[in-house]
Amino acid sequence: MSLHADAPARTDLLLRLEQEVGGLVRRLRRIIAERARAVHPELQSSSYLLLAHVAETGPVRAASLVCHFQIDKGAISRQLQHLIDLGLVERTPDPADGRAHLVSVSDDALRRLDEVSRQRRSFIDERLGSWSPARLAAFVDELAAYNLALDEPDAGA
Amino acid sequence: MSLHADAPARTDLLLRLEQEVGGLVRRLRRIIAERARAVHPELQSSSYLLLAHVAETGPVRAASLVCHFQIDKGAISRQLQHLIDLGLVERTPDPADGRAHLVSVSDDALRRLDEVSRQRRSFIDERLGSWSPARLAAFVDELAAYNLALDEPDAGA
DNA sequence: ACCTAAAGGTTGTCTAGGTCAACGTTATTC
DNA sequence: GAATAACGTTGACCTAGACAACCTTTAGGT
Repeated sequence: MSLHADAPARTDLLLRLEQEVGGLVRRLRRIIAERARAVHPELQSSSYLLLAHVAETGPVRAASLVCHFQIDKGAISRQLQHLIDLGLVERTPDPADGRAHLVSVSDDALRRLDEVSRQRRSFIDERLGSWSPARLAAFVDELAAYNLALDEPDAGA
Repeated sequence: MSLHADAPARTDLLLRLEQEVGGLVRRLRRIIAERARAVHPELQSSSYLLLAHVAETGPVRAASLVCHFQIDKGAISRQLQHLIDLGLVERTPDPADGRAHLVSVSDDALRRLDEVSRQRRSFIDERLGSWSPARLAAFVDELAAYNLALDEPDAGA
């Protein structure tokens, strides 16, 4: 599609963007579900991203998860409960604030996430083997920039 | 993050990819919902993508929508029924196959989609005004390539 | 110190939207 | 002409986010 990379109307681009994102969502839904099951057979897909985030950032309170994932705190609460039920995260009272809790991933979960990390590498080697690391990195950067643009209500111009 | 675009492990890249895609999904969910409402106040977000696709490709049968969107035919059937109830698509028997129907968007829907197209442009001008058309096009191309890679079971390598 | 407001979480209810399976109808194939 | 398969609809079920009500704890104003 880089034939007329010159002056396709931006509206057309955004239409394609919508279509691609739509497709991406549907494909990723399946892939993430697989990966979640690899961590734990009963781990729900949406909770997998939550778990991965907590694993990356360390002990964190639910409120900041709400802020980061921009979904309802009720949903976060239930997903955390689910992760706790599976023994994948632990919740401790926040010493600095009696209302809050800190959640962190269990050693068990860390181990499992490590294994999945290995699977992830083999996956990407299969699917994106022809992408150079630079290309992949550039793509992720653009994705991040795009996300940021969508987030800033008054960005652009 | 292009500081060490040199040799970040691919696993790290894919982890970031997951995070970014997760964020993208959540943001787009909202944006597409807005756009759907702009077409018709009762139009559901998932049906919007369906509608846009039918508008682009012309009369199609449900089975090819199933194939394109890769979701259950039951879900497609219900979404089409929803679009018909709203008067946005029309269903006619397929002259070539008595089992099948052809769906196409109504004139009304085409008009509304046109209006939304205008809104889309103002949206993109606000949010992605600093992106050159070439940059945007390249991003969409990479997204499409990524989608394709995820789709081909034996791609890459 | 006290009362009020606000923030952290949990839970119930509602809805969207997907899967899976069963079914009726029409085509195709042998 | 019967068996098989494809198109589509429908029902039961499930995930998961939105919204609101609620309890607890903290923070602020007086």
